[in-house]
Amino acid sequence: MARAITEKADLLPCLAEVFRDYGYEGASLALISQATGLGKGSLYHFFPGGKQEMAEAVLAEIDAWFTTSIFTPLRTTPKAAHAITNMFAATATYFQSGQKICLLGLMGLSETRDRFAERISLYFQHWITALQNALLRLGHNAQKARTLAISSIAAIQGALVLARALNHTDTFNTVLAQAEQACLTL
Amino acid sequence: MARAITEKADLLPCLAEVFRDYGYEGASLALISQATGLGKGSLYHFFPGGKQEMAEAVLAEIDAWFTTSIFTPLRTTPKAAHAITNMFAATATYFQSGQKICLLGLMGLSETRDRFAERISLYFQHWITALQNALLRLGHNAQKARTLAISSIAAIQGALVLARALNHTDTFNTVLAQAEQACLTL
DNA sequence: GTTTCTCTGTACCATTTGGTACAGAGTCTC
DNA sequence: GAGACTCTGTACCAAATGGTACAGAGAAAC
Repeated sequence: MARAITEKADLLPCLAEVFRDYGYEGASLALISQATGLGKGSLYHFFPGGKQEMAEAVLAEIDAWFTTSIFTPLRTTPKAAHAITNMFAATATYFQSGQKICLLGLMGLSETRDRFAERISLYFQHWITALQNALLRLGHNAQKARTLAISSIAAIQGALVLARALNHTDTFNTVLAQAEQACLTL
Repeated sequence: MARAITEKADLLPCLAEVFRDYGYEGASLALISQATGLGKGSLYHFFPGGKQEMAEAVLAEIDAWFTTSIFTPLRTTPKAAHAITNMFAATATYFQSGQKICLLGLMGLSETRDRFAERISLYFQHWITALQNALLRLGHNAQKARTLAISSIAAIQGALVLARALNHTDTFNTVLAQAEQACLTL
């Protein structure tokens, strides 16, 4: 049989897209098969655990990407203001100004949450903590840093909801700009 | 056969809960039947259009509730500051400080959006416009009123995502308090 | 009491679901 | 070339899916 020369890693973006578009429940194996171009045989070869394992792999990859591209830079970028500005820019790029949604946010809302509760919770905790750290470095007091960090991540998630609901990317950018300004205002 | 003396209106909260917990796709007729205590026969008697009609009825009821309890008061409460404070309070009560999620926000995220796109979009537009109106009355300029209104609704939606993901109601209240303060600060 | 209308449970339907089994084709190693 | 290993398509499975058909029970109207 013809081989598709597919690396497991190359599959993850495809899988992520399906889960993002249809949710965990709505992403049937038929859809996944169609999106990846792989039959069930191949899918179960790469992911013996089935859909659950596919979703876990996707979430793990997203987590890894955010850790290296968002969370770590927030701590290591020398100038705190730069760190924060970069974070908002990278976030806007990643989510394509709201055209792409946050899979972890989506999964946190529906009953799928229970399946991946730990991973979802940690993702947001890490994000909040990393931003809080940068805000402290910027000069905010502990209380304000924590509140601002939580509000900023909430703003990002809410912006994604609004941008999708209104089908309007400007909304996303407006909210992010406002949140960024709040962070940088001492 | 024994009658359950059920009014169609009494069914909607039950249906809403199922859709909220499992999403549109995940809410199977079996789950709906269990939650409402009605067999398929009764369900299809009340909702000949099936699941789609059930969801539409739920969304319509939510829309009606928000119109009378949130949107209209935002315009008609004499003192703008009171209108805004009341809105945040009513919102927190409705969503039980983040323990209950926003069905329209959830549906906006997954592919279910296409099914109810119009309704979802209008819901958020109405909310934003009503809040914007109150912010104008409070003394914000047009630009600021619009930006603040959008950011506030985003904050609420994001707070719901975070509260669920972190399983922490304090997070919800923190974000809402911050948003309310931003609205009331001229 | 009869008729009518509203409601309800059961049985059924085709389709799709996630998942398994397995033979075989490609590729690599020796 | 033999053998092992990786990958892939097909066929199959039991269970669940949304939806339909329908007989009959309860209550209300006459």
